Amino acid sequence: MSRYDYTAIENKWQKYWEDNHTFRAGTDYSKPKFYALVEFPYPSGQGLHIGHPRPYTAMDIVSRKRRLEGYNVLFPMGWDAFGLPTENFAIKNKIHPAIVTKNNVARFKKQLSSLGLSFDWEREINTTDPEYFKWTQWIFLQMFKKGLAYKKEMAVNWCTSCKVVLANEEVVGGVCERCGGEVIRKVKSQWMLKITEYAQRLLDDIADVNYLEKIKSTQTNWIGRSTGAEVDFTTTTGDKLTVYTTRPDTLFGATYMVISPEHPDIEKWSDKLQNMQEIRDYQSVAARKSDFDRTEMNKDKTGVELKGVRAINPVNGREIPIFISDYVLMSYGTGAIMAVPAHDTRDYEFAKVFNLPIIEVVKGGDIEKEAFTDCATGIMVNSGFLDGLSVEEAKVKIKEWLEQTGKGKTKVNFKLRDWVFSRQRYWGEPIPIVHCDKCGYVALPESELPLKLPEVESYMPTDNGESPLSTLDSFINTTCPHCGGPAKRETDTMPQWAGSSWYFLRYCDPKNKECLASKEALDYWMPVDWYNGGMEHTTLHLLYSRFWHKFLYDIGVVNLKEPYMRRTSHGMILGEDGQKMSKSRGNVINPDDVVRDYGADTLRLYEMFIGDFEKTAPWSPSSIKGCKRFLERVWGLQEILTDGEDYRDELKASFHKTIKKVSEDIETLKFNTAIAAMMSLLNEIYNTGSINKAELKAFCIMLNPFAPHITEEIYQSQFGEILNKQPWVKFNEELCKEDKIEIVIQVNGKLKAKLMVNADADKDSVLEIAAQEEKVKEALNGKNVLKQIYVQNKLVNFVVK
RNA sequence: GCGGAUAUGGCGGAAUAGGCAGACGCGCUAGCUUCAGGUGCUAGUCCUCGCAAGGGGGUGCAGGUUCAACUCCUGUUAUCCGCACCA
Repeated sequence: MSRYDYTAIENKWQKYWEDNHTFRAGTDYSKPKFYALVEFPYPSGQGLHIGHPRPYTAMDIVSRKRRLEGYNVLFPMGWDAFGLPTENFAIKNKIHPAIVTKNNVARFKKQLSSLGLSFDWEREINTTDPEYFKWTQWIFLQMFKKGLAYKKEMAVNWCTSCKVVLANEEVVGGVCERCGGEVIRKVKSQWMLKITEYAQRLLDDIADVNYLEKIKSTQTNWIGRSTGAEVDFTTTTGDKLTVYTTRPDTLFGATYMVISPEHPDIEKWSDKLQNMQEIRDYQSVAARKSDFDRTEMNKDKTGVELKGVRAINPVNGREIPIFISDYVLMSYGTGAIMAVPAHDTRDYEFAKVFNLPIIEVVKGGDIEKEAFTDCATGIMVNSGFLDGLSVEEAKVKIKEWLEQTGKGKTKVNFKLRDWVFSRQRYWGEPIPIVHCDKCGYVALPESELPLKLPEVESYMPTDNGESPLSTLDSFINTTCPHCGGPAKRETDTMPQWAGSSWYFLRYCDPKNKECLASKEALDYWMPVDWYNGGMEHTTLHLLYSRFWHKFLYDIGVVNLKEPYMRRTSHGMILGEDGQKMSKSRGNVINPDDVVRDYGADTLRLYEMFIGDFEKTAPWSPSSIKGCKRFLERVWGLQEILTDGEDYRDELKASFHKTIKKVSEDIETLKFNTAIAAMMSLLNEIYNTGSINKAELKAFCIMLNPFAPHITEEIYQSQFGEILNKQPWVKFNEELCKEDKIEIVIQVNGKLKAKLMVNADADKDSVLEIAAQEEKVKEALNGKNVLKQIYVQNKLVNFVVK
C-alpha cells in the first residue's frame, strides 16, 4: 500500500468537490434546511491567520455532518472588504484599494480552499462589490425615510498629527494608535442611526434566542437598561433643570446639583453668572480631555460652582448650589444630576472636595467615613413624608408624589447610544444622500443605486478631516432629486460595520438584481440556525445586525424578529509563548506552512483537538505531530482490513459508544473530546490486530467531518464509493452498554479492589462477591460494618469502624 | 467599581443529576528497529516513602456538608476578558 501522501490526496478531493459542486446549497425548498454561518473575514494583506481555521473548521464539521444527515445545507463565505488597512496600504503604495482588495481576496480564497472547507463558493459575496453595496445603501435609505438616520453634531477623536478622525478603538492611551500623536475632541457633523429606538426590543428578544449565556449578559449590560425617575428642579432664574436618577427615594438628601460642562443651560445663564471666565476655562479643559483622560481623573473630582444661579429642591424648597463637573456626561440621562453625597460614592468624593453638606436619608451606614450606597434594605430618615419607609416603599411613594405634583415622572434609561455612522474615509460605501440648501438632506432615488465610489487621485484624507471624496467637485456637485436645484453629495462613507449588518441575508440569494434577496429564499433559509464568531463582536456587529434585521422585519423584508437562532463563540489561538500572535513578537504561525508540512486534515484535526473550543489555546508545534500520527495510523488501517459486514462483538459496544460520543460532542462544541474518543477507539482496533469492512466504513464516516480528504480517499479506494453520499453513522443506545462492567470496591471511601460483574447486577450478589475480595477481607477484618453503599454499575463502599 | 469567566501533572487538556482524579495527545525515560538522524514499535511516566509487596498525600487557598467532593455550600486569593464617573 502507498504511503499517506496528504498533498496528492487533498488536491485530488478539493478538485473533485469543486468539479462536482458537492457543497452547492440546493434550491429544493421542500427539503429540511440548515444554515450554518461563520463571520466572513476582512481580507487583510497579511493573509490568512492560523486562528481563522478554528471557527471555520468547527462549523465545517457541523455542516458536513448535517449533509450526511440529509439536510440541505447553506454554508457560505464572503469578504468584509471595506476598511482602513486596505485604504492605508493603498495610500502608501499608490494602488487603488479595489485592486488591493482583489489581490487579498484571491490569496485568502486560495488559502481557505486549501483547507477543504465545504463552503458553497457559488454564493461568495463581497461587501465592496457595487452589486452588493447597492443594497447596503438601499437599507440605509429606508432607515433615512423612516427617520432612523439623522445628522448630528458630535464630538469625535481627532489625531492632530495624522489629521484624521479616529474611531475609539484607534485611540490607545490617549494618543493615536498609529503615529502616537495627540488626540483631541473635535465637533463634527455625523450621520447617526437610531439604534436606541430599538433598545427595548433588542433587550427583550434576547430571551427568544439560544446564545451563550455570556453573550446574552454582555449584550444586556451593553444595552444597560435602568429604571428611575426624571425630577424637575426649578432654578433661581425661573428655569427648569431636569435630572435623571435611579434613586428618587433619596431626593431629600440632594444637597447640590451637577451639570455637564457641555450643558446648554450654561450659555442661557451667561449674563447672570458671576464667574463666567472660570467656567469657560473649565469647559475648555474638559473639551480637550479625551475619554481616556476623563477616566484617569477618577480619583480627583474637579468642578466649578455656577455663581449667581441656584436650584430649588422640589421636595423641601431648599436652595442648593449648581456645579459643572466632567464626571457628569452630557450623553447619558439629561446631562444633569442631583447629588446625594450620603448615598453615592462620586457625589461623596465631590462633596468632600468642595465642603458640601452630606445629609443621611437612609439609616444603616456611617456617612462620616464613606457613602452608604448598599442600602436597599435600609429605612428612610430626614426625609419628611418618606421617614420610616423602606427604600423600596419610598421609591414607589416618591414616584407617586412626583407624578401627582407634576414635578417629575418615572423614566427608563439605556446606556446604549445611537450609532455614529459616518467615516471621513474613501474606502467605504458612499452615503446616498445629497444636501440641498432648499430641501435639506434628500435621499437619492433608488433607481440611482448603487452610488459608486468615484476614481480619485489620492485616498489621503484632507487636512480638515473631510473624506477624500470632498476634494472631488465632479462627485460633490449634483442636482437635488427633489427640487432639481444645485445640491451637494454627502462625502462621508459608511463604517465597516454596515456591510456585515445584513450579509447573512444576501447569502440566501446572492445574485438577485431586483431586491436584496427574494422573499422565497429568505423565508426558506432564514433564520441562521447556527452562527459562530468571536466574542469581540458581541456588542458591535452582533447588536448592529440584530438591529438592522429588526428594522427589515418592521418594513416587511424579512418575516422573523431575530436573525440568529444560536450563537456560539470560539477562543483565540495564541502563539507558542501564550501571547497573542504578532509580527513584533515573532510568534506567528503561517497556515500555509502547516498545510505544506502536515496537510490540511492534520491542521483541521489539531485545531479542533488543541483544547476547549471556547477557550484560548496556545499553538504547539510538537503537539500537532500527535494528530499527524493519528491520521497515519488511520491510513494504516487499510493494511489490516479484513472481510466482515458487521461490527465484531469485541468492538461492538465501543463503536456504538464512540459514534454516540462523536455525534453528541459535535453538537455541543466538544470537538476535542470527540477526537479523543476516536483516538481511543483506534487504539482498541489496533489491539485486536485487524479491522473489518463495516468497522472501517463507520470509522471513516465519523471522522469525515474532521478530516474529510483522507477519509474520502480511504473510502473510495477500499469500497469504490463516495463517502459524501453515505448517511451519517447511527448508534443504538442499547448496544452502547457492555455486558460486563467494572465496579469499584471501596472501604471507607478508599479504593481497595476492582471487580468485573454483569451489567445491572443486583445489590446483594455484588456485595457478596465484593466482600470475598482478598484486599477487602483484609480491610474489613475485625471491623464493624456500619453501612454498605451500592451504586449500580459504579461502586460499592463499605463504611466500617 | 460593575459584569463575565478561569484556576487540575513538565505542557495542552479530560472527568461535574457527587461515585476509580489525570481520559486523549504532547513531552520525557528505557528497550527494540537504525551506521546515524528521523520515523516506527514495546513498556513506563501525578507527587512522595519503599528493593518490593504496600503505604501516605494530591484538583489555587481556608473551612463546611457527605459513606464519598475537581464537582455542592461559606469565605478568600490570583489571573484573564469586556465595560467603566451611566447618576
